[in-house]
Amino acid sequence: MAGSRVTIKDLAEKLNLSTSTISRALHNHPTIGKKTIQDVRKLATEMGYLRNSVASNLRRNKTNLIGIIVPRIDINFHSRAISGMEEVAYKSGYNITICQSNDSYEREVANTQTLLANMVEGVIGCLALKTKNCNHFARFKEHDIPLVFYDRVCYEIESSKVIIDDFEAAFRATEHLVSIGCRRIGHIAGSQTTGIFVSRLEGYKAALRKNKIPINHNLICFPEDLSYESGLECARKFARLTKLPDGIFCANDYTAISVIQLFKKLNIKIPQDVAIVGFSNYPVSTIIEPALTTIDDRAFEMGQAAAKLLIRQIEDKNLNIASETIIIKTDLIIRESTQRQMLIKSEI
Amino acid sequence: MAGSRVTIKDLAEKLNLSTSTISRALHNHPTIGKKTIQDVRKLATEMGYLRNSVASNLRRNKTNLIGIIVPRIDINFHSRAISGMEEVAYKSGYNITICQSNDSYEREVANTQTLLANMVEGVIGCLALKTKNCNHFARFKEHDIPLVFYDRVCYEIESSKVIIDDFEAAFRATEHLVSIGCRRIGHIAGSQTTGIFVSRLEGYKAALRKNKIPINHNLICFPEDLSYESGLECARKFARLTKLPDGIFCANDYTAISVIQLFKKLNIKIPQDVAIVGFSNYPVSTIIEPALTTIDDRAFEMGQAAAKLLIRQIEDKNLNIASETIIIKTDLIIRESTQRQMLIKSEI
DNA sequence: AATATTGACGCAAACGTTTGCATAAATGGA
DNA sequence: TCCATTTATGCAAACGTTTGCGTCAATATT
Repeated sequence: MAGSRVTIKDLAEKLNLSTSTISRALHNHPTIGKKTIQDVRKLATEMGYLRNSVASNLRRNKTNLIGIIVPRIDINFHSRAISGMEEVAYKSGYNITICQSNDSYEREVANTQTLLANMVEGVIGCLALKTKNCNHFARFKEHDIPLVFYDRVCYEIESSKVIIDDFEAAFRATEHLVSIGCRRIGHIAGSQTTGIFVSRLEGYKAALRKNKIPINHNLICFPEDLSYESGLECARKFARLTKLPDGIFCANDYTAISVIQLFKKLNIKIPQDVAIVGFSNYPVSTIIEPALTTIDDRAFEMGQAAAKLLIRQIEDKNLNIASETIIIKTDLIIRESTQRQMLIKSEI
Repeated sequence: MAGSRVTIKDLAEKLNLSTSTISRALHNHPTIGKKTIQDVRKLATEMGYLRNSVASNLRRNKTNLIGIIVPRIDINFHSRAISGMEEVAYKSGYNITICQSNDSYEREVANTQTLLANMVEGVIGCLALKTKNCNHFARFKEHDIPLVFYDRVCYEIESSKVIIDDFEAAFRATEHLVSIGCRRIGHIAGSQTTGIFVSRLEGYKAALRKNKIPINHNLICFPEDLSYESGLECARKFARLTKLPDGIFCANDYTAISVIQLFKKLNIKIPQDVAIVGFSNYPVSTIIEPALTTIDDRAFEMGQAAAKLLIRQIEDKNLNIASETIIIKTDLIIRESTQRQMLIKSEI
């Protein structure tokens, strides 16, 4: 491929020096003479020398490469997380290589193979929805390659994790509904095979219990997935109830938006009749009318934290830090979909 | 790093064979005996052998690595494009490594250095907004590394390009407005230092000329950028005109949405009073009410096309394909923001 | 039976860097 | 003047694979 790339040997010949001296000069090694260093660097830029990091990596047994496995790059949450990882990696001199699992177990296994073969020094992963066991990730541990999960993490093997406190966030979201006067609070739940959605449901229930509101199973909807369309199904179910809920906490923003839009068509007033809270703070939540109260998922910060943690583990070779869990603080962002007071005021 | 990784030598010792035989066996070389191949493969999986691709890459002078430089990963357009690239790369056995320029020229230069040092076999790039010259990309050509730009491309150096026909798309969008009866058609333009936005403005003008509608410079707004906030500025300007436009073609969806939302607040009816067309088909364009008519930018397809083209150039070592330009067909997606007929019907 | 052919494998160099150790020249101190 | 120290550089091996060429035995050909 390289159209006759300049190597360290070429520099050595031109300057009548050995390759070792060149190599050391380029690294500012203390035992190399000032003038030699200058000469070498000058010639290097003149001839357009570029270190062949493949060779360097082989020799040093170091790649400065971080592997990332995500379900899909084009999901907003993940692209923001990756963006955070890239930033931290760049500043620390690491490169990133990205694989998509497309939420498929087989593809995720293939991804781990690829990363292992490419000698990544650490891995950041978010489990595919279809993944039920994490044996394929265990291979990283066998090779002493640090592993950090984010969002959808693996509990079966020892690994570091960066998560948000879904329970607490859901709890807070639900209590917020209570605080504005809701008593019949519904929930659109995510797949109960995934930890984060279990926590969100539990947080919701806990908030009700704390406020002595009985849990009404008719008000909890379990759609097939958390897509806009599935959200509409739930919204229709809610609308058909003899008595409407007066607040709904949705496990993500898509379903929250579908509820808002269907209810508006049915002339159900938001937030006066029903207040809505979503989860994730997707860009669309500021656009929808009324703007959606939601939990900010801090994707960028999660990515940053995951990368920082990973790099720390890569560079601290004493494996004392067996594993670590970072919990990112979430924010409840209050917007119009739960702002009853203001609207009442303006109605006066 | 590797916790005593199994190498080809280990396999060779165990089987009393030479490393060359092992290597060939693992590649199913025809001169290796059937039984030997079986034995080798069996032991390899037993011992958990994994090819060290760094060493392999060095020897073969091949990395199977594609470098990608994008302004930002977390912009929907780019994350979809990357997703398309990754898919094609994965199927062809290539890995991708991603750099963000953050729309900064300096960072983009640094990115090219990184990719060169890592011996990428090809590069896909989208220019940073701040980038005014592409000399740093010329270095790839010096090293015979194929280069494909997408969306924001570079005309100064010979390179392949994947673009949409912005002129044609803008022309079609504007003609669509004409076809539903608009005669005072406004435009929110992007930065005229960037080719794609020039083309969109030209397409708009051409459509007006073709339909014998005079170009009214009061109806063309040049905001600082194409953010939601800047869009609001333009929307206010339009609203202050003594005579409102009856249609607006916006250079992206964000500004289109800001216009819709401001006009709604001002009780300007969309599409009856003013019809709106955006550009990009961002997810939010289906959520906004009324849903936004827009041009689908085919980001995923652009990414696929760019990766396919690049891989073809990598593998066709006869550099006959000096450069190639692919123009992706766009779609005009008609939604409520320009559907006057239907609304009129339903009003009857 | 002697030679040609085929099949199966090993030798050793190469890819471009890095690095422990040795060496040579220059300087200092006695 | 001689030895010890410092300074600056070179030698050569190593990282793990791949690959052109050579070798050797077994089989086929005459």
